[in-house]
Amino acid sequence: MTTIKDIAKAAGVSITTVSRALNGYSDVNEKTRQKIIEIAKQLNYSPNTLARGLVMNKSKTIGLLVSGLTRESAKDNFTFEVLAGVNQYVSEVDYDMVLFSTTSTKQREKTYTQLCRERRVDGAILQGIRVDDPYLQEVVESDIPCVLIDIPIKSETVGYVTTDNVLGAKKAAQHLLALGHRHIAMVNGYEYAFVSEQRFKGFREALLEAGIFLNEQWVVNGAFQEEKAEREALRLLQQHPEITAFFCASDLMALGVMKAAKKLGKRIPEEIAVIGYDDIILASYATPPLSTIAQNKFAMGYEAAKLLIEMLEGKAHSHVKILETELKIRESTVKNQ
Amino acid sequence: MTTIKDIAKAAGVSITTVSRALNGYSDVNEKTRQKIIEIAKQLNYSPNTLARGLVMNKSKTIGLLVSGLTRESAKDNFTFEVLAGVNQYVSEVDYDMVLFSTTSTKQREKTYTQLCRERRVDGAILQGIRVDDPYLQEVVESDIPCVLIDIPIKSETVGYVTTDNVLGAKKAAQHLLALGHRHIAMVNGYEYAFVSEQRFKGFREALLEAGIFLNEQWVVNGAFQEEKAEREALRLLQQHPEITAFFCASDLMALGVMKAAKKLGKRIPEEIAVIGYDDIILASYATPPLSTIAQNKFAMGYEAAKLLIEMLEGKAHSHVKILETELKIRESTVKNQ
DNA sequence: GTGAAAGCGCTAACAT
DNA sequence: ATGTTAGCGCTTTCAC
Repeated sequence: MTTIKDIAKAAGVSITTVSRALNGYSDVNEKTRQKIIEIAKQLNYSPNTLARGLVMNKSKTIGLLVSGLTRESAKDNFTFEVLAGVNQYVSEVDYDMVLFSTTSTKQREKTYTQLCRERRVDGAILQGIRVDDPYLQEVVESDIPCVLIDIPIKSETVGYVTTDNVLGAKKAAQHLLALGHRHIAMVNGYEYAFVSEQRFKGFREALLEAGIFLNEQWVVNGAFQEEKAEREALRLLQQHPEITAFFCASDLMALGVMKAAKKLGKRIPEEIAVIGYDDIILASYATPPLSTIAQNKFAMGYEAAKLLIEMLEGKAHSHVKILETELKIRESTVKNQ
Repeated sequence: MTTIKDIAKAAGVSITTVSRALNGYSDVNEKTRQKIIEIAKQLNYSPNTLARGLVMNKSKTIGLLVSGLTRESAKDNFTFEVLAGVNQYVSEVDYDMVLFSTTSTKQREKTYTQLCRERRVDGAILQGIRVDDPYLQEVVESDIPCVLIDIPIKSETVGYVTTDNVLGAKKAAQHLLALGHRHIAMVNGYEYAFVSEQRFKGFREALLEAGIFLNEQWVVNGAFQEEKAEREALRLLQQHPEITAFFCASDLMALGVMKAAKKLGKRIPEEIAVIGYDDIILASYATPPLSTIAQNKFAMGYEAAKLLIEMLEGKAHSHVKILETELKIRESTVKNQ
């Protein structure tokens, strides 16, 4: 493989000149530069980023740390879209992305921090990592610049991007309220998940502002799982037939709730209205199509990458980026829209 | 960041010894090794893979080249599952994966080959690249070890993994035939796509063997797009009302065909049976759930990575891996299964 | 069993 | 405008 040394020899100049010419420095004769570029092309030269990274002490690589990169996670296409967004920005600014996942059987024989340090990534984006992940703390406290998705931690080297979950949930609840629903249940995610907490807050606010009593018994956790949500909804519907609407903290859970309603022979949306959160692909293909609060997952990835690289280059104004959500009204809440 | 030099100093040995100790060479005193390992731990040492890669001339990194890593491609979760499979194997054998995509706006200012050479990836897996992609040829002809997904090219440095598309299509057609269908249409992908060609072949064989006349007019191309397939199916159903079943070369197209049938008020599967190909997530969530030929996309990625790394380490028996498919019977072909 | 020295390909002072 | 030199962190002969 050609090196700048080969080029230098062929051009009859020193390797320094070649380096400078190829890197667009101004202090090199334009004629020499042209000649060098020409020869580089002829010799089919590709710079060795390993060598460059070694000497410059940065790799122009960012790590994307995700957990649960399984077949299962294809259902909610969250991880994938975030990844696509990250990749998009990263390639626009000529960085590369290496993927670290912790699903594997080797199950974290190395910590996130080690992974990052060994590869000498300049920074990392963390997605789908649970707040109680023991290694999250470690990487956040390390000196590796990080951007977290949906985890609100901020420091000198750490930023995050999230959506306005309080407002999103509020919009969902207000939509149901506007449709006349007064007996609204909520299927939330985990107790300790940041987004769950926020979405519950928004839900509560909406009810409060509408002067509706919030029945705590009607708020259950579905662990973001379709089956669990289905079971919980089934129970709820049987015990409390007065419920007419569900707000779910994820679309996958909303699909589970719809299944439960169908099992009980309840028509959607006439007898039970259901609204989800996320706008996964399945939402618009469900029967009936699922109303939801759409998060722009691609944009989340894109903005995370943008924020991280701005941080790396010292031009980040803020370390926090909050994106908007959008209410998508489909037939699971309104007939014949 | 700690280097082996620091460790050497702390341990009072040479850097050579540190290197050997840490890399498990046998010719180092067990006591020295323990001491060195201890110190390395204390100093929170991480090996610099850039430096190592530079001197060893291999990076323990493979590139995953995909095209069309867009929001759109989330629908058919093909890319994502392949990626997950690749990632799984790669992390099992302590390699890393860097993702190169060519969706970006910078639209291939660099060729695949350049991307790979600059990062000094040891090899590459190519997925979703079209056979007529101008840069495919280049990378295949380069000296970079490659494994292609669903493109049958084989050489000293190139291998591929695919599924048995002829057999898969045959199984689909035979399923329809067994149900009594005699007027079967096919919605294929592109004219020049390898898999399309194979799937058509299998379809034709099944009909031939059953002694059924293959009406070429009933075979159309849907470009693997839902909308295009819908339009084509609509036209076909209007012009040839005798058609009772569709075999589609992708699930996404099958969903389009189902839409067309519904538009014409035809009941599925009673009046029109539809079977797809791929088994994307949407298939099982469609109404009615879509029968299909399932490809194990995760396994394709996993096997591709395995093949590539075996090739890199000179222990690949064959450069070709053909996976099996599975007929999944759902309600789009059979009621009340 | 251990160390000295060379070198991977590149950038960056520091000359000239 | 160009060249000389040192060095990034590591592995690997080759001595001892």
